[in-house]
Amino acid sequence: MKASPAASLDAETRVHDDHHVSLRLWLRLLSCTNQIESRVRQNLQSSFNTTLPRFDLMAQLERAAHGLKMSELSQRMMVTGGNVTGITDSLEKEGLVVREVDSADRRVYRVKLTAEGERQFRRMAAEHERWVIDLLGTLSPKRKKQLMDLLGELKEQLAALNGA
Amino acid sequence: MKASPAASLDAETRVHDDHHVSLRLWLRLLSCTNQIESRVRQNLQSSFNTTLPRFDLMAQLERAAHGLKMSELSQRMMVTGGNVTGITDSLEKEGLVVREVDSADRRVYRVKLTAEGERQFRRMAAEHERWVIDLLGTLSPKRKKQLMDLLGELKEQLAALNGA
DNA sequence: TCATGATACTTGACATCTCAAGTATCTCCC
DNA sequence: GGGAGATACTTGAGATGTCAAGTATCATGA
Repeated sequence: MKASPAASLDAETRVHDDHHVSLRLWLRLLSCTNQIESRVRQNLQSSFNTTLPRFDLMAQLERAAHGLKMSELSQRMMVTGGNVTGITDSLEKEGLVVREVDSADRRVYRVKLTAEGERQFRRMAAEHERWVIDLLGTLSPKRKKQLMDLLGELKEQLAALNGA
Repeated sequence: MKASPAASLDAETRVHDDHHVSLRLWLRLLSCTNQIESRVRQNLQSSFNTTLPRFDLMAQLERAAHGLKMSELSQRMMVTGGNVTGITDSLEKEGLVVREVDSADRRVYRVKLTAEGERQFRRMAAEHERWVIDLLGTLSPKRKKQLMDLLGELKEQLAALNGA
């Protein structure tokens, strides 16, 4: 990379000239995600007095018939183990999930939704889906499919980089 | 027919077909963003011992010739004012940015990069762009443009919802 | 002028997050 | 049997994030 001289250029135009397409794509991707995520967070807070990570953890459990280990939750939620401990503590304290010791391996907890947790999650999930549909629904079905495919391709390539 | 490679375990992968298209699209969007963001965070940490929000704040300033008000930083970074206060404190303590009182309105701080901050940011920005290019670079230029356009449309519609 | 309300920022309480270090348990292998 | 190392989880420190309440300043208008 060459050192650039003290900029006497207009800052705005320099931004566009200098920024690589990939960088702009990344910023746009981030912006879209942040806006949607922010909306969902606010809705979860105002409608159910809960948070996105709590909802996420419950969503993982709802799909897992026999509960999940802390480490599995960590993987699926893409967060560290210490983080899962805290969120699980909070949900357990409210009686929405339980830790059950795995009889085969006493290091392991199997975390499960309680009946109350399940009931509450189902109510939230229905609303949640409605919010997302409202936020993305204005895109035509064709556009949605295009986006799905392109993001699918991106995702595969990211996975390949992670594996490498 | 596209083959699905070894499944990663994140949420989007395991959602069933009965889930609405919008929901799946949202989870996929989130998954891609999280993966990229996670990589960038790790790189910022290991290469420069700094964090994404600190980098983000400096990036906003670098594009603003005359500095930015705290409230402008808050808007552009899409975070609350209280958050900006903390990050600015930290950067100021290290001499990378300064708060200057606005002579026209003493409630206002204009935050600017110091010379040292500018130097440091430029080094980081070059690396950062390289990382992003590595992460997104495998998409063909055509795909990138398609993604840009689709995300642009999505972004506009989200903005419309916010305005409404 | 001076009360009133809006605006800009900071503070404090709390929930996520990461990382590194600590504890408990399991597994392997001599 | 029993130690060495791997694995599963928790803990604690520190950085981010939100929200609500607090302080300082500005702007308006009787």
